[in-house]
Amino acid sequence: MSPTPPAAAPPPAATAAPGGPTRERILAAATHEFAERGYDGARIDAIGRAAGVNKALLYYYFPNKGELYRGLVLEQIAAIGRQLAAADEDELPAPETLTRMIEAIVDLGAERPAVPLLVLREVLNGWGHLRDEDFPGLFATARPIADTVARGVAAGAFRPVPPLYAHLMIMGAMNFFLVSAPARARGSRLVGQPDMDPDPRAFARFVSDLVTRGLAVDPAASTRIPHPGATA
Amino acid sequence: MSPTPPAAAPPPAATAAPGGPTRERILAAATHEFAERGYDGARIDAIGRAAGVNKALLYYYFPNKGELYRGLVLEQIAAIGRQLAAADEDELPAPETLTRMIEAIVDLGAERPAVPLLVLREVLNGWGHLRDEDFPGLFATARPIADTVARGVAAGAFRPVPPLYAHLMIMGAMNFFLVSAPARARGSRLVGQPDMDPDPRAFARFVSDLVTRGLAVDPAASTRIPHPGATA
DNA sequence: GTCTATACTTCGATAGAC
DNA sequence: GTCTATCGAAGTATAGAC
Repeated sequence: MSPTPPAAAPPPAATAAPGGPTRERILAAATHEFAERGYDGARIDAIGRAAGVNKALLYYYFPNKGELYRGLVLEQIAAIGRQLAAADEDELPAPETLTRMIEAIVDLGAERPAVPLLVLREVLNGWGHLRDEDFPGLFATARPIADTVARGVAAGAFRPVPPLYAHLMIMGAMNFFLVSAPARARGSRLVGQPDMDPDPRAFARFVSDLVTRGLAVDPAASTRIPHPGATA
Repeated sequence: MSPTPPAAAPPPAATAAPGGPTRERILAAATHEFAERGYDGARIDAIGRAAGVNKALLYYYFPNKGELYRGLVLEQIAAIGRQLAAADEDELPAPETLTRMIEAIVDLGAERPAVPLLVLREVLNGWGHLRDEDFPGLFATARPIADTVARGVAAGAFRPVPPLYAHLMIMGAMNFFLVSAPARARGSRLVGQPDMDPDPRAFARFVSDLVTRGLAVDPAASTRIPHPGATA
């Protein structure tokens, strides 16, 4: 507020558009573009334009399209790992933890819509844009759900199912739900069914109910977990 | 076998490669290429080469890349509708029908590996390559599972859940499983975990168990459905 | 750090002979 | 119906000035 020159502020380049340092703006624009159009559909030019710079500057910060893509995919996927791990902080019983993880997935989808898109696109691609050394990191992301299911099985709360199956089912269902919103929107608009775009939290509740009930050893033992904010 | 000239045989063009009439070969090659690489990643040239023809001939049969793609996507998606409808032929109770539909999905995935890939890619794209008039056909595909769940709810066999949710969950889980096989294969190869590539039928069994148990009104009422060929 | 201008390549699509 | 040859647009990447 005072005329005092800011001491440690970054170089206030006259051209610098709002939204942070150039590199970050490029990264954000690229994340959006790649998520929306896929690797092959994304255009370097469009990324530059969205970031308020031109191609040449983009190549000043990143070696090429592939490395730009790879870097941001790894970053976004790491976010899933953090989110999932955070859902297990309290070390609650397996069913509650699973419920939290499923909620964490839709929350992340709301915060970072690019994540499920990038994940699904890259899975379709067989992780074709990642290097071998990236895989240990990927696996860290796959573990939380599987580990939680395994814990539930060990504790006698869940039937003895392969934890990987549960992981695939949950990730598949949640990611599909998250990425299909635009497709469903167009569909319902064209057929006039307003029902087609459920609230993500409602869908998360449906899935966690289904999973905890479906995994319970004795179905009767599946104690209803009160959802925060549930009125009934 | 005899020197008698074949009467109604199609013109035995000397260049005709094995595998059926040219148009069909192009369609098959295109289906594979588009499924594998996506619309933007697919190359007209590669399709031609795989079909044993050249670009020019491809454009003799199809007006352009977009229409070639659109036509084959609609055809493959229609196959899901047929497969799902066939699973309801016997009009069994809802849980059994659902189980059959889930099996039908993995069976179709084995017969036509392109189907789940094309569906998922197109959903990610918001059906961006289809026209408005294609949507009634799309919806026919979405109905069987939802209708079956609705029937189960009406019959008192299932809890009152939104049928759409169940449809999304099942399609998401199954498609994700089917398309992630290569990704999982690479992952497990790099980490040395052999567990990662479960048999599709086993996964289908897991999902249908989970769904029928999870949907049952009174958990105890969820009668175990004997799977054909199950030993125990 | 940021821009303009451009080199090089690939790709979808067409012309025209056979 | 099928091919060879090629056009023109678009795309990634770079050179070089400021």
